[in-house]
Amino acid sequence: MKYEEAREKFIQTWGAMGSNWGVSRTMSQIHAYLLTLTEDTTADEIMEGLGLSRGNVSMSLKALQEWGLVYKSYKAGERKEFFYAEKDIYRIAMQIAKERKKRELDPMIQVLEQLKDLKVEAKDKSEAEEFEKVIGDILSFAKKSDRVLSTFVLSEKSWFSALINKIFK
Amino acid sequence: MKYEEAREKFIQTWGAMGSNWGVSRTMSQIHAYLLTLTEDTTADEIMEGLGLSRGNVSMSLKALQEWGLVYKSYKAGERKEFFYAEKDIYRIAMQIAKERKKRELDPMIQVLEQLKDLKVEAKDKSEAEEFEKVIGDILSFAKKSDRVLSTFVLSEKSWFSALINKIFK
DNA sequence: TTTTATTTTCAATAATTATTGAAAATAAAG
DNA sequence: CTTTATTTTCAATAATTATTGAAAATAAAA
Repeated sequence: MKYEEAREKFIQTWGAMGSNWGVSRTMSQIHAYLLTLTEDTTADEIMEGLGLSRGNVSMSLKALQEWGLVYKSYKAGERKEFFYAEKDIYRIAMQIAKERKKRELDPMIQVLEQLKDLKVEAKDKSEAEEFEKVIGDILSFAKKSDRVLSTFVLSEKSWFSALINKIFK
Repeated sequence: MKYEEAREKFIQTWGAMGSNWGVSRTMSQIHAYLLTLTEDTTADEIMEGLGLSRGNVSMSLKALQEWGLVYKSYKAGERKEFFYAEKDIYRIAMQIAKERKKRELDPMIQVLEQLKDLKVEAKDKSEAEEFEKVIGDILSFAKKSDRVLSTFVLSEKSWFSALINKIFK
């Protein structure tokens, strides 16, 4: 395959992937685009390169920076802002895990804690018991997942190889 | 909190969660609804209980069965089909991981393999080199993830406690 | 068989989410 | 300051995705 073709396919594939992990399609296309560059680049070049509107590029870059997947830089004598991608795949995975924990796991645990203690009336007895068991199981699993993420993935620089070592050793 | 209120909140929360992991909102609402029941139930009851159309319930139940999150059953003398949820949270997580691996990770690896070997022309030299490195890194990570999932999570019955043990021991 | 109950399919529609583009805001240069 | 370059915001619109509901298909009962 020719380089230009491969690059285009990579951007499209990465874009489609992203939407499976909570990063919007445009965000991950921009991230993929930046991954292929050796030099920092401007919002205008991204607009041009991917055929997106100025507003969309601005909003997506902002979100990508919040996710810790893209950084901003400045060049002496240049008025425009420049951007570059986080390229370390382990760090990319870590950032996504961190952000998703914050947006999904933490709020889920909060809700489950609320649901744990019920006022049960006689008529609900057996259903409510079942419910308490289900909630308890899910909460316990959620907390364990939280612990794995917090103490391991999100804290270590080389979490992935450490994980692989632990698992397969 | 009263049981009925808690149950309602759980269904809504689980529904919102689901859409973060590739299971549609309606699918995970139905799954949540079934999680709260002690008896197998019919499509009609689900329609009634969640206020959904017949078609939607039919399609969602079909998809839930494909994901391995819901099972079908029959009762002697009853013409209708009955449904019940997978309630083991570790198995739920395992099924979701299995399905997502199939839909996301496996195709991603396929594409990356295609992109790995490039025909590079002189003008692309340095960009193409960078690209090969990026693709190589992502592919290596994807393959390692695939190995962890295949040999560990998807094969063991009690994968989660085994994982916790390995990580924290 | 035919009739009746039940489930599935899918085109039409609704709801949701993403994107645009132009105006407003910000910030550097003159 | 004023002008010009650049970035951000957000209401309008487009694109996508989910849902309905009725007709078709399936399957059990008569």
